[in-house]
Amino acid sequence: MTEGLRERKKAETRLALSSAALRLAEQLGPDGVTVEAIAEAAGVSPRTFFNYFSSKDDAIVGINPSDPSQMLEDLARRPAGEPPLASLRAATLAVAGRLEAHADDLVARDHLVQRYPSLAVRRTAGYAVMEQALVEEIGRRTGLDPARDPYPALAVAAAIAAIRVVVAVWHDQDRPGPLADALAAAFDQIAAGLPAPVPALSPG
Amino acid sequence: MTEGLRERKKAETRLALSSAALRLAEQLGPDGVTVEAIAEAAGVSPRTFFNYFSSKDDAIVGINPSDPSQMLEDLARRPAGEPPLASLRAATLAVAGRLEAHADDLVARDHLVQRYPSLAVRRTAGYAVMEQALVEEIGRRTGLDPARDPYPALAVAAAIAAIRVVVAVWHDQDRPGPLADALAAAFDQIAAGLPAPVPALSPG
DNA sequence: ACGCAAAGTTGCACTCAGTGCAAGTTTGCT
DNA sequence: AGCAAACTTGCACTGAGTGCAACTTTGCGT
Repeated sequence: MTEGLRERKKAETRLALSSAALRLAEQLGPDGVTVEAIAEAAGVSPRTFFNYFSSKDDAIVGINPSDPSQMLEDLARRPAGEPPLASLRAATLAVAGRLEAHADDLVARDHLVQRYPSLAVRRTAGYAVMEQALVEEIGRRTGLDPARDPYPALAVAAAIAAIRVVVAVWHDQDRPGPLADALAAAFDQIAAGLPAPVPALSPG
Repeated sequence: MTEGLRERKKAETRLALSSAALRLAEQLGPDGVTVEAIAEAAGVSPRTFFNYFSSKDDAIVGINPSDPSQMLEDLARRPAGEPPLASLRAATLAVAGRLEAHADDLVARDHLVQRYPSLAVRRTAGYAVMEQALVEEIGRRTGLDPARDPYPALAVAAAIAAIRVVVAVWHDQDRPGPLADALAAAFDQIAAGLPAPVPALSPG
């Protein structure tokens, strides 16, 4: 078994704390919530809260939308000869699938983060961890030292920006279509060198 | 005059607090420094500290390497017809000049931020503010609504990534040449669609 | 079923960040 | 000199986060 009761209860408590934190923060704003309130809503002591999360904001932002290590695995699975941007594109599309599955949670947290920029800070910390790992993998694949050549970091930054930006727009428009399609379009633009796009459906 | 004595003393106090914070944080780490110690080193009361900075980390990270509003002005000055990426490139090169002037301060803060990732978080918050403003300007210039079309945010993210990444590499290598040259090269890569680069100085 | 050890929870006491308020002090202006 | 605005400061307070030492629960061997 997977440690059974003990492990399951821990997972439950963690989830209870995290969702209580999210719910309360939606109602009262991040500063209107105290750790004491979160702990009470989850049925544990305030002290126990800190056994699960190292800060209040961690609990509100919760688990990262896409686990850093997963995207790294996606990237590592790509064939060695593939151009870096193509590998990143493929890994990103894989992420899109996972994101779409948890879209509702994502939307709630996303709105909260947009309303309270102080939370954005916590969230980007997650991106930074992922970014560092991806940069090293791209460095390995291209034979470039990321500390001496900007290319790996540039490519990864473009990919992460695509996720960040496209997901935000996709939310704003209430998920008009498959997230993967929108991401693919963004990668097309990046691969084309980000040329000025046609303004809109204007001419007539 | 520019408000004379009063304004000057405020600027002095702010600088004294910021540099005391930086110096102490270098020695003891961000968590080893208290606001009380910073205030004492700067010769003011702890309460006064918070009249100048809204958090301890703000004082340590100090003023943003490139004032957000300045880069926005650089961008706004570019001719209207110019392709967005070209405008961003020009604005970025202008930033490079200002950055190079304060290179020493930058290096100190950069090392600190690298050693203590918790500070990175504060620093990116500064980038986020700038990013938002630039995105709106690019949206204006292209006639695209940033909330509906990812292009403006993608282009701006690429530009900011270029600054972030190139400056980091430039520091790591002890400023091998003009920062502007390295940035221009990065923009060349972006405009070319980030193709896989040749591994090194290989061909014969 | 019993008891032991490991893991988890909790209360307590503490440090420190950060805020609001109500003084006091300094500066600029007339 | 005298007034008003700006700035500083002390005080009291809330709340985050940590270390520690009990206490309770769970898992496991006998």
